[in-house]
Amino acid sequence: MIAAENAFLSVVSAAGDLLRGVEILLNQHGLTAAQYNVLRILRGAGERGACGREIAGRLITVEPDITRLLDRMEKRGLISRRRDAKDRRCVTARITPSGLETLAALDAPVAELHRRQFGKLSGADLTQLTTVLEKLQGSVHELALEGVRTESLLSPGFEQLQPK
Amino acid sequence: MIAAENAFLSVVSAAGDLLRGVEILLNQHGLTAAQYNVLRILRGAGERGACGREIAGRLITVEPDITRLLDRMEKRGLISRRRDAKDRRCVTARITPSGLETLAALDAPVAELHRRQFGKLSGADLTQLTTVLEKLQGSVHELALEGVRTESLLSPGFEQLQPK
DNA sequence: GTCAAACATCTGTTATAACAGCTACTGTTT
DNA sequence: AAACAGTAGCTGTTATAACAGATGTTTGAC
Repeated sequence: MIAAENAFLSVVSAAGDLLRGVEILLNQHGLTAAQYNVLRILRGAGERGACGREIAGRLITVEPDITRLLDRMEKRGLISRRRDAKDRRCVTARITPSGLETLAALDAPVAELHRRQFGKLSGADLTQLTTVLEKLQGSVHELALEGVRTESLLSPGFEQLQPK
Repeated sequence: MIAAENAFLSVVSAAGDLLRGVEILLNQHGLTAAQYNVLRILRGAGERGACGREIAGRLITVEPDITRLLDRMEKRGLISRRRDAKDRRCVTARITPSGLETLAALDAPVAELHRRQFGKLSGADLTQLTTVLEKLQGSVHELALEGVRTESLLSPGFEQLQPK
């Protein structure tokens, strides 16, 4: 079924192009995409804040090293962190006024960029696109669940091919 | 226009999920996604081979450091390189028998994975998806052309925010 | 032929991603 | 309460990505 491979390439390369545009914009403001997404999550969380695991769970991209990502953001003054009093394992992160300011300066440009990126598509196109993609995600997420098994079954032999 | 932002998130997160699955599979065979794509390009190029720029141009992901990517692949014996006789600036890369073997072992699993990832989608869904995404790419690529200008216009101020 | 500009690649450096092991804390079981 | 598994985060290491500058090569203008 070659159609699936075509669709795969379409989705992946479209996403790459979309992301590239946004990243150029974000870099001009001194942010990486991951940092921008963390800031948006923390703005959404408000005064309550969010711990590392919570942030990781809400990110669309997988980020395996939240600790040092937040380290860098704290050093720049975009967020603040404090160990949670109730559950002392957790470190609650909150967005700072400086972080809010940085985000606010980006809201209009990012929205405008998205508007232009999707400018050629009609409203019907957009709903079609998101509908099909939702169906796709359902299918892919089921795979991810089996994936845990699959991975451990197929992993022997890996060490032979991957040089240390 | 909030619909554009929703569509953006759909495309990006779907692509992330799709890619993650493929990368797990590739890693089990000791390859990164970039290496796999280079191998497929070189298999397509056949005996003629391709130089670094040519490979970079055909990759769907932007790869700013082709040299060392090819270095690593050559060291593993997946490709061979030789300076081009006609244009001595270029280094022509070719896939080795070992590289062909590695790729051949992946063809069926990758196709099967794609088949499962898109299993829930009908043929109509697939054509709709690729059609809309093609339209999207047209729109985004036009932006990329203006982007060169935009970037240089907006870049002052960047140094203030991005610590050295 | 000579120069300058464009080009393809390489090299050096820094920052970040990816992987694994470790410590501290919580809630549960016994 | 003592042991336990599960969770959250930290730390160390290695590999790779990202950025910038340097080298050798070609091409076209003059």
